[in-house]
Amino acid sequence: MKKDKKKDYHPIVEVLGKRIKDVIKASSLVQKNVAHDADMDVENLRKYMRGDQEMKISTLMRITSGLNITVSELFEGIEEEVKRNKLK
Amino acid sequence: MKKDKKKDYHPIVEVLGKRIKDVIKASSLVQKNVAHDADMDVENLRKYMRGDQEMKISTLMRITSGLNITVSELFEGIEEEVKRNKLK
DNA sequence: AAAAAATCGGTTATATACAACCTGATTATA
DNA sequence: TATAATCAGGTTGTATATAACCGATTTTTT
Repeated sequence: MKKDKKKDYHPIVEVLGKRIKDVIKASSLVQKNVAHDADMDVENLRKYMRGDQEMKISTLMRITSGLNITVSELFEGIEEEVKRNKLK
Repeated sequence: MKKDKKKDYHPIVEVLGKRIKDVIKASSLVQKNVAHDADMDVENLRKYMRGDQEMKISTLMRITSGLNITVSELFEGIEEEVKRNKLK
């Protein structure tokens, strides 16, 4: 895979990644444990946090499970945030 | 693609599909319009409703947008529902 | 200062999502 | 009764998610 610029994802990808990062930071969790509980490599979890990769629904479920929160909680108000983000 | 039984998805796929179906049924929306607003083929939307295909996050966003609801709303209490579903 | 965690930026093979189509049957509804 | 909508099941090419790694640097914690 060459170094071809940056993937052009739906803005949700970046916002969601930041939220995951913030949840970990605001908690006592460490990435390593979240990744383990989500049954995933830490480096790959970081790709999601960076917004470098888009996830499937089942991956979302595994991550929220590792974070000990619900999808509903993680996504609360996210549509507005995405909208604000685009206006920037 | 041959007829190889049924894909072995995370249980969320089926539950989510049913919810999408229920939202449409409970509203005045028709599948055709939801699909159009989600910028997607009706037949493919139906695959998600049937639980025949797992979606990415950006697809989820397009569908909730077509349904005029938030992801948070669509997923409210879904973890418990998935759990109940597995016990059946 | 040493150790642990987080960061950044990669690689590869394989599985699968996506989009755009199709046929044909059944069920509403105008 | 038309006709629109829903249903169930396909197909195909292409894009991309996943998993499992790598090395090296920086930041945080102990």
